[in-house]
Amino acid sequence: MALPDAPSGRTGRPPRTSRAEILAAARRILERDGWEKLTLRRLAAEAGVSTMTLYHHVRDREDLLIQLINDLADQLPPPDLSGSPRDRIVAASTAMHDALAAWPWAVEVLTTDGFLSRLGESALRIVEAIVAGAVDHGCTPQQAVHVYRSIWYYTVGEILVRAHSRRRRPDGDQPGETLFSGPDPSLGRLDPARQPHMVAIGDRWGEFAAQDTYRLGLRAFVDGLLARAGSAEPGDPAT
Amino acid sequence: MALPDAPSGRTGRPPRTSRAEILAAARRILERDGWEKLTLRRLAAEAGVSTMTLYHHVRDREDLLIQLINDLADQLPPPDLSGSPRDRIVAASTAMHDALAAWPWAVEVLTTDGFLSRLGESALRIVEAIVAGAVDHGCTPQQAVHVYRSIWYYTVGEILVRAHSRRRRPDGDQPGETLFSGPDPSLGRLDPARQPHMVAIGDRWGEFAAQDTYRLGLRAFVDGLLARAGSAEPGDPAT
DNA sequence: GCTACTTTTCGTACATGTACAAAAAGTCCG
DNA sequence: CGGACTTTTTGTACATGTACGAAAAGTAGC
Repeated sequence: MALPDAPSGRTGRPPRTSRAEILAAARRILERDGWEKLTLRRLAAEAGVSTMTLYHHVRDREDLLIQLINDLADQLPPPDLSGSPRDRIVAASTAMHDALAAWPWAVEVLTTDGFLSRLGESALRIVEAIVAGAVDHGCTPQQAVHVYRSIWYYTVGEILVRAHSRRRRPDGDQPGETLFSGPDPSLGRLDPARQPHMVAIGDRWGEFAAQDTYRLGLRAFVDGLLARAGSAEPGDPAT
Repeated sequence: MALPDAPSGRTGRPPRTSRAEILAAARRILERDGWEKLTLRRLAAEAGVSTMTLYHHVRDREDLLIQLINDLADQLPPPDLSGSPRDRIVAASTAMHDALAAWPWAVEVLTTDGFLSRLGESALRIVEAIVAGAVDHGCTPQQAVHVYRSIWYYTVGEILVRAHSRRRRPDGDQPGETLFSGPDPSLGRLDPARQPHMVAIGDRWGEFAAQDTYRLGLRAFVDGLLARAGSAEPGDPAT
């Protein structure tokens, strides 16, 4: 078993299909049929190959998606490095968010720390921009890592909720959608006696679209994180 | 098709199995065999029922997990409502986070806005506490929703990354784990010329465990969110 | 008890990701 | 050219969630 393309020895049967051809076939499916259709069997058919042959070029489905992400990241414009450190963090995070939001198939694969270690150079530019911004603002290295990780969690959470919600209501981000319009009133209905504040909010729950939530939340988050720059180390028990 | 338990008419074959029995069987599997073993086929066997019979009591697997979450949430202690509004938000969010972190099987199901509409009363107490804290601090209703949603995204992201990462390295949260110790050096290796700040951080990437990251990030986030209380509406393009 | 009708239960089938081991198709040395 | 060896390719099999429709098992009216 191996995942070559960089030939180890030079003996044995030469591969008939390259990793690049498989990725190209995957992109073809993404564009033509949509990401729901990107299954291993269909990909194998598109590449003119047996299903199990795919496993010689990718470790598993997740590996395939990661390679696709790196592929597409190469076509992103590099992050904007002008502006204050704080603005650079915001810009890089937003770029990361927007790219992922455009690749709904990518969300299956984002939720692991190990994913970071497999990013290609283009994607790493964004991580570097965030970390550099934090350091330039005065964060310690530990704090810079903390800034990156926190933003990463927030971004992944927003992306996943958005993509997953869209899967069930494919009409996208309806600004007016209500969080409490679910189909099972018996379980989670609001009671003015028990949830007075939620009731008071009433139908304003869905008042802004997901983008606004992310934009505003990100700025609040970055400000809160940077306010601690240089002071107590993260890990400090003091609040 | 229906999901009764509250009898609609009174004619027809009476059910042999109740929703409660199925949930009980599911909890038995969770405790005895671990959550990886909670499949519909196994659950059906445990409940002494055919697989497809399950679909008369739950809409699908996701519905099953949501009902389990609400079940377990009933046994959580209510959130701590003493302290300042800010402290209440932090306490409620932490309680939510810790509960979800203890239920790795729950993470599959958290990533949709619609999930909120299906929460039972116990789980809603936490949401209400967060919203109430924000309002009491001086947030507008819209801002309070924004506070809740942002914290929700951050929490879900952290939980998902943690659970997913643990699935591949079942040894849990190793404090010393390095983000850049992945198995594919050819893709994502750090280059001092291109990622100087990341390189400078070196092996400090994994210096704190996930809990600390969440704790600290949450406080920074809440502070950043509350700093905007009452001022410009969210949605304001400024900043 | 018999006949409609309703509701619950279940058997079968399909798509999916992937493990395993056998088969196929090359290269290299003599 | 012949055999040994290596690498690639593939066929088969299994567990999973779930759609579909038929079978089973009760109730209500007569």
